[in-house]
Amino acid sequence: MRLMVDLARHYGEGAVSLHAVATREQLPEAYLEQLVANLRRAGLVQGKRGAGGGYTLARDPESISAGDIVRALEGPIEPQICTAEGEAVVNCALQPGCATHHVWMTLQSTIAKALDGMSLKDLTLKTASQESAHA
Amino acid sequence: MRLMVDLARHYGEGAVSLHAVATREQLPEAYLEQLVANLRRAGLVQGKRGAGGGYTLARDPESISAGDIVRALEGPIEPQICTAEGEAVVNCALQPGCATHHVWMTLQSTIAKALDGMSLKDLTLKTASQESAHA
DNA sequence: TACAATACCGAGTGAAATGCTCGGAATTGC
DNA sequence: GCAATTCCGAGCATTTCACTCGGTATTGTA
Repeated sequence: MRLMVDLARHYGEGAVSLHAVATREQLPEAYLEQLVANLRRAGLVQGKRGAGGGYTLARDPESISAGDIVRALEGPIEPQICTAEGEAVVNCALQPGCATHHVWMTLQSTIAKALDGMSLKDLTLKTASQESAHA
Repeated sequence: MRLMVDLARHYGEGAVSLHAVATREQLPEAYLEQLVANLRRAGLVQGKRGAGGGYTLARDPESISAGDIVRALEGPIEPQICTAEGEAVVNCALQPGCATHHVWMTLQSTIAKALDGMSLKDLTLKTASQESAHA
């Protein structure tokens, strides 16, 4: 997540190396490499090899949501195995008449809506203005 | 969760044994024992020992929410360690100016609101009417 | 053309959480 | 007194998480 916000902050300035991100965000570089691979496979970032290479967002920050990132890194949003996003298949014998199924379905869609409603651009602005709205 | 809905269904009918719940819900009894201990410590259910004993809800089904249950079993709602419910203490050096902090705080409160908005009574009704609103 | 910087790849690891089992002790109704 | 039940603490297999390591491919630059 922080990786992506960092890339968003430098959007339009050419490729950003993981080394730079790791330093700025105080995150282990080897780990970021792991994560960014998934983001690339999901088509959210583009890599450029060689000296002076690095990563850039594949689309502009406004069109990438927190939900996109979460899905790329952790798979479909699913509070329970039986309520995975986009799963039509029923893998739970109790489903018809299972009272709790409703709970997780609601939760899943609530979470998805919340995450999909936040774009990378929103997030860069949130920090730029240093808005400290914590309780 | 299913345990609690089951108890709610039999609210007002006296104590319900775990054995009965386990059979009805097709869940391992030994495991339920484990879970119900937390629910009791959280003051959501009351146990009665001895033959003919069992558990009853400590309050009426309308006043117990899905959120109460989740908190009793899994602790405070926290999508990230740095955004645990009710935690005033900052345990993350990056917090002021961390763009992603906002994401998790929003998510936490969204989830909490959703879960707190569902009462056990709601859930029993949902199943009773056998409303199959799945995609 | 050599070298350094970088992206790419696959496997491995330690700690923690999750869902569950087991054995036994205390309580209570019949 | 016996059977049904709650209570208690420990243990266990699997999975996930955050992270490391060693190596290969590509590319700009001196």
